[in-house]
Amino acid sequence: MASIPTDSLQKFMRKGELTRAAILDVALDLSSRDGLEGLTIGLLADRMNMSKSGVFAHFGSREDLQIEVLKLYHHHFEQEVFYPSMREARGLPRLQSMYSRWIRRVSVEIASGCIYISGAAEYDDRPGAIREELVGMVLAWQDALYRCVKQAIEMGHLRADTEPQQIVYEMYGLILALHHDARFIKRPGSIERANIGFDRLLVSYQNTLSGLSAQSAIPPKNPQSAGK
Amino acid sequence: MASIPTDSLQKFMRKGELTRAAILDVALDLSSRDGLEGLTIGLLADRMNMSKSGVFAHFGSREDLQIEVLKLYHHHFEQEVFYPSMREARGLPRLQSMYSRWIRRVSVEIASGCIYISGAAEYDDRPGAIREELVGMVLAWQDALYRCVKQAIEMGHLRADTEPQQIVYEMYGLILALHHDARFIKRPGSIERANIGFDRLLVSYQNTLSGLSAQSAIPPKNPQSAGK
DNA sequence: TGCATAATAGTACGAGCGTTCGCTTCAGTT
DNA sequence: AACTGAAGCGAACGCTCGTACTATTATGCA
Repeated sequence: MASIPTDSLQKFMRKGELTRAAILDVALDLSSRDGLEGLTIGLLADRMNMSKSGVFAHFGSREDLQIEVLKLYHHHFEQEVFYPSMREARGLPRLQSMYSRWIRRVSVEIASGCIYISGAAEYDDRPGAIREELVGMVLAWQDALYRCVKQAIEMGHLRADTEPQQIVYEMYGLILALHHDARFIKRPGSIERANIGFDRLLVSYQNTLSGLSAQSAIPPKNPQSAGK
Repeated sequence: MASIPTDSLQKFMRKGELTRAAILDVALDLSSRDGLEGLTIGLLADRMNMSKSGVFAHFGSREDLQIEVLKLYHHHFEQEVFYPSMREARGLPRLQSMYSRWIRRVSVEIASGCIYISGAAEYDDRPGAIREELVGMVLAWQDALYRCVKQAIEMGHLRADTEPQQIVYEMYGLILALHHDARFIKRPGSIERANIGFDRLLVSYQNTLSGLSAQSAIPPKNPQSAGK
């Protein structure tokens, strides 16, 4: 029923660990749809064709289960977005890779939902271990973006007076708008708008003075920033 | 306990309508904090020093209550953001008013939460009357922004080739990022970042060719868009 | 003042929640 | 063959939820 985790050799897992991983997979799926707070052990047991107590036994509490789901999501995000991008060249190429992979991930998640985003709304005023964990992960990702922008500035890809946090802020906004418009409003064309916005962001802060930035950078897909 | 609704003359309201309005006020407050889905009749009754059944009797069902809360929020939003802005001159001044009032509103809501935003996350995959209502309201607001941008284009304030929906998309993104960073992450300086982003948005799409746009527009607070 | 009715309280119910507990099943070891 | 420990089941508990009923109190009008 649930897909077998591909990132660990099941040969070396005992039966319990195997089903535990399978439960987590399904739990991640459910949480993506209904939010972490909407994750219920009863429904999870149903989907697993298991008893509630059978599922419960694998985690000490519901909160522990939720945190495990969170960690699993974080792991997926790292694998799909962060690590591949770190193999790109420092500076702008890496930043562009981060954004495009991020977009791609959220695009897929339009059908299921992004836990970072739904979680931010669910736990913005609900203290506890889950919020703690969630904030830590989002901060870690924003920090990775921040460092990447900073490197792009140091390498002369972006203007020296660029405020890195401003770039991170606007990137996050574009992604949030994508999630909002595509998933909630169901308005078509949102992905392209997210790309246009990012292109404009780079054009605005790109270094056009220094010869260091000659390495191609971004093709301006639309007429913009024609100012003065 | 609960504030008396200021927008209707209480002299002409019977007792029932009065407490109903008071209940809705408290319900709006609770929903802002914990989300519409977190709104519970028991807690609401506690805050009102009433019995559950007493509160319940004013609304046919919880869903009706939630929808009434939604309508009340919409009303506030219109009063604080939309209508005052409509008194501004068409085009850019009106658009700027919409944005700054919107920012101001969300800034206040950082302590309590914006129902449009939290609702978008809660009901993006939960069909029903509440989602219907919510989507309608958000669409109405986005449409008001859209029309305003279009007028700004027609009046020559923004470039003729500007895609109005792109502006709306990015404005919404900046607001979502503000809500996210200020309320969830609790990162300081988010409001200024939202303003900087909007300034850059206008600069990018502003008409610098036509003399029609000579009416001052936005003071560029930060060095940006220095391209070509 | 008296009365119709609006407004609120009180109580109960069924469903769903997370959690606990005792029991059964069964693979692996000795 | 006997034992052990992991894995899972089923029933039940205590709680909270929305809702439905009935009774009681308060209000406004003749």
